[in-house]
Amino acid sequence: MSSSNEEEIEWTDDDEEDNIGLDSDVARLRNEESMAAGPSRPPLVSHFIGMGFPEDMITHAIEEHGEGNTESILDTLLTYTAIEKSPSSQMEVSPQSEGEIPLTDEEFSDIDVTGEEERVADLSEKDKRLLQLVEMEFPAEDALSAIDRCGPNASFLELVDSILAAQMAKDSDDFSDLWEDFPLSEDEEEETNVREDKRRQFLNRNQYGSGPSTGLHTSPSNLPYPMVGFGLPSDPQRITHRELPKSAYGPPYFYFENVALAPKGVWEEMSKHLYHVEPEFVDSRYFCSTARKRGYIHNLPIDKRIQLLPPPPLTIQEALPSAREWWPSWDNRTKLNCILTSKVSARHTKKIIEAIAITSGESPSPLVQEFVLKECRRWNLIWVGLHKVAPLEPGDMEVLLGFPRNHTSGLGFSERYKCLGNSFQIDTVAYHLSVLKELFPHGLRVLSLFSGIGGAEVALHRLGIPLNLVVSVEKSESSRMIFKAWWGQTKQRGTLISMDDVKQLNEEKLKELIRLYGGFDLIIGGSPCNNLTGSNRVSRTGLEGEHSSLFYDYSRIVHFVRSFIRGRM
DNA sequence: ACGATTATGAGAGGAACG
DNA sequence: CGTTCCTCTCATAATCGT
Repeated sequence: MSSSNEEEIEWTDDDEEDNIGLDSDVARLRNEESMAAGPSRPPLVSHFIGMGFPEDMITHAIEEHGEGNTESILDTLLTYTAIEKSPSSQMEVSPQSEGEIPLTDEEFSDIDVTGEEERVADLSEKDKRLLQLVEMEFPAEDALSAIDRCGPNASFLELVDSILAAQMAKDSDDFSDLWEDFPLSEDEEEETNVREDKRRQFLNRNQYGSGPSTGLHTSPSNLPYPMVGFGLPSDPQRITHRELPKSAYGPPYFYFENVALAPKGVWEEMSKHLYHVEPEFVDSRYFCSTARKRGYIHNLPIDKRIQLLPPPPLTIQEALPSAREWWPSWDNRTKLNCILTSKVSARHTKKIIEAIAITSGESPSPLVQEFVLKECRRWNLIWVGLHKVAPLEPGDMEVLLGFPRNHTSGLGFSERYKCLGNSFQIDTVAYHLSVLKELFPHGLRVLSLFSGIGGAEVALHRLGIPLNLVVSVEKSESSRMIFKAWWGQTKQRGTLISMDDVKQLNEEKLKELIRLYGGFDLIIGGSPCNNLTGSNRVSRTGLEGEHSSLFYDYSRIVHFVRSFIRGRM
């Protein structure tokens, strides 16, 4: 009966904003195409020199805006001098311009688990490995002997495996309780047989370094590096076995997703409410050409994962050939940052492009390069023309995330950015869900919460898993519309039940659905991250926030459905 | 009224350095 | 060890423009 599904617009009580404030003439600096490049006058130049700007920069700015527009000139100068506040600019840029480490194609395509930031080979390979292992709090002697055992060019995971194998051989259960100092949830009395696979413990090193009870102490590096979860498809040494808490084992399976960089304590709290299953943190940068750091709490088997075929391009330049055409050599990015829900303003983009254009010649000056590169990283810009950058278009976002192009067409631009920024990366999720294909050869009954534009269903469909039943909960009407359109376009034969409020799924409704369809095989959902993500500058209030607290509905439904179904079996 | 546009940093972790 | 700098992040709300 909790049909009070209106918590969306509570702040409409103070909307008497009838300020038709068009009175203020804000029509200043509309368009300054006064390209009358007059002679640079010493008075104006010296005026800015007196303010501390370099002379050549002033000259360029005056040529750009015309000598009359002092306001725009000052604006430009202030923008450029923001670069100089970084004292490392001179040191970092100059060796690059002369030393010139060119980007080879192998660097574009090769994905190394140990991270590509380590290509500087000052230390010997052995020393670097040793340093890494010691930083992960392995005893130095154990690390050394492992390096000796595995040879000079062993992968990082091989070394970890070797060390842990040796440690387990000599019976060490002294570091197995990172996970056990959590208070048990009141509903489950699972014995704390959280004998986690030790390889995973060390992969996700320090994952829960500071327990919730004690104050913080040592380095709370909460997230693993590299953020590859149980391992990549290409890694033969990837982890293929883990031990789940007993209460979490078996179907119906659950698969939960949220942002990896949540406020402190949030992942511990979410794990506590999902059978104490340890999250798997994965950055989609290892599966495609755009980053997406996410945590996944699930009870799926992990031993027979297969990646989606064909695998997507791993670099921007491969994924967006039109961008590669214009990509300058001094932009060394091969991966895009996370696709967010909003994009850069056209005004700011114009300012960046003007900064590039201010240098005549082949390539901009090192200072401008650094400025542009920084802005490109911040706003996830790509090259769309000679000396011209632009934000991603919705169609490119769809492809990068693994959706069919034009998956969200029919919506306005703002809505497309929003729902795409909120969605899964299909290849990453499909890799995890792929184990279901063998387990359910005749198809799945899916309970899909916070479905959005149907990322989970698209992943399952691309895996070739029939969707016999999908009960989908999604608040946004436009997202529901997109999902239903996809459902029809792909000629799904199963049953689709769509609703808008997760509160409607009370025990009675769930019992009815289970009675009708026999049960569910998978309960999947990424609960709202609004109050968790660092992108939120206004209301990053944590798991108890207005939207993100809907996580508790996910865990409530998972617990009820699992206990109810398993009670009938 | 409604979609499009725009301005708005904190926070956490890692790297470099002494 | 601490300090400093650097990097990145499934967004919100006021405003604009039809």
